[in-house]
Amino acid sequence: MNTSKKMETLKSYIESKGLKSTAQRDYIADTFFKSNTHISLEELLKKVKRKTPNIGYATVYRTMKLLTEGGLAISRQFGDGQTRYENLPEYGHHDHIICVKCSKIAEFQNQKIEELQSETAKKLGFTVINHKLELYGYCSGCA
Amino acid sequence: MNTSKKMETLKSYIESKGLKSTAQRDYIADTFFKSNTHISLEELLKKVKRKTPNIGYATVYRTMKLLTEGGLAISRQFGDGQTRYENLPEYGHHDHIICVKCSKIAEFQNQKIEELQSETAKKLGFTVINHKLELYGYCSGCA
DNA sequence: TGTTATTATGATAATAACTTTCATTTTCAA
DNA sequence: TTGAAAATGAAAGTTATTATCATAATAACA
Repeated sequence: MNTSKKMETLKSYIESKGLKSTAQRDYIADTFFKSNTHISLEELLKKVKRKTPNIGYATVYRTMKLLTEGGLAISRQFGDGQTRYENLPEYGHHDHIICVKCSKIAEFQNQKIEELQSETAKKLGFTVINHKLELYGYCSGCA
Repeated sequence: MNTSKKMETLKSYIESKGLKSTAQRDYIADTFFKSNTHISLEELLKKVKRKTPNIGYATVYRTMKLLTEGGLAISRQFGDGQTRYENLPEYGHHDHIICVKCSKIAEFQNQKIEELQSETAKKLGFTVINHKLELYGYCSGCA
């Protein structure tokens, strides 16, 4: 999903919840949608403050909570003590492979793995709606 | 790996690091090894205090840190704001499927998925040493 | 276009989990 | 046994997250 489509989706979500639209929230969301990293609140706040220095941490926090609830962001914990937010990808789903030495994060997709997951879940009586797959290892530079 | 084997491994690890063995640490480790849940520090402390009420949070914390460093425990974050510790399984590796409604956690193994992971990683120049796979969905009771 | 009820904001305080500090106790090699 | 080094427990310090509250902004409607 691209950025403008995400902004539209957000607008619908806000309307459906009876909330009000604000410039701050729009700008935070837009900034997040345009970031391509696994961004933390602190990092996002920093980005946002470049153009609008008077925006507060709490507003960024609440916006990301809203986006997460609305399915436009995915909150994740990679183990560094901070919650990081992931953007919905343009197309399809991806997983992560993380270097335990230099913390480099690469992304990948594998349709076959996804199929096997659904199958396995079904056997256990579960219906899968989402998943997280993280591989940990050494990247080419750190091997 | 069974509990007594784990205690032995711990002993070797402690020796190799030039540390000293203590009754508290042994008891905490043993209690952890015998727990079969994804236990938090608070929960483990509670268990431990039943027999040895004067043990402190910090000691449990330090023991779990040690076990994690020694590869005898795996620290995980399922998103409830607490670090949880997982026991090494008796045999092989397992993954998790978590019900988003009732938080029930089931475990599963799938050799084929593991193979595909290694393959995929290799293509990206990574060598996998560990992984986390979590499926989220509805269990049979919550569907 | 005002009015007004409701929501949002930003600053700050509170919370919760994790980590460190420090005085004291315990361990263990010589 | 003794003494250097490590461990413990209580408490204090950190850090990220969440809540509070006074004020400002929004939007439905007369």
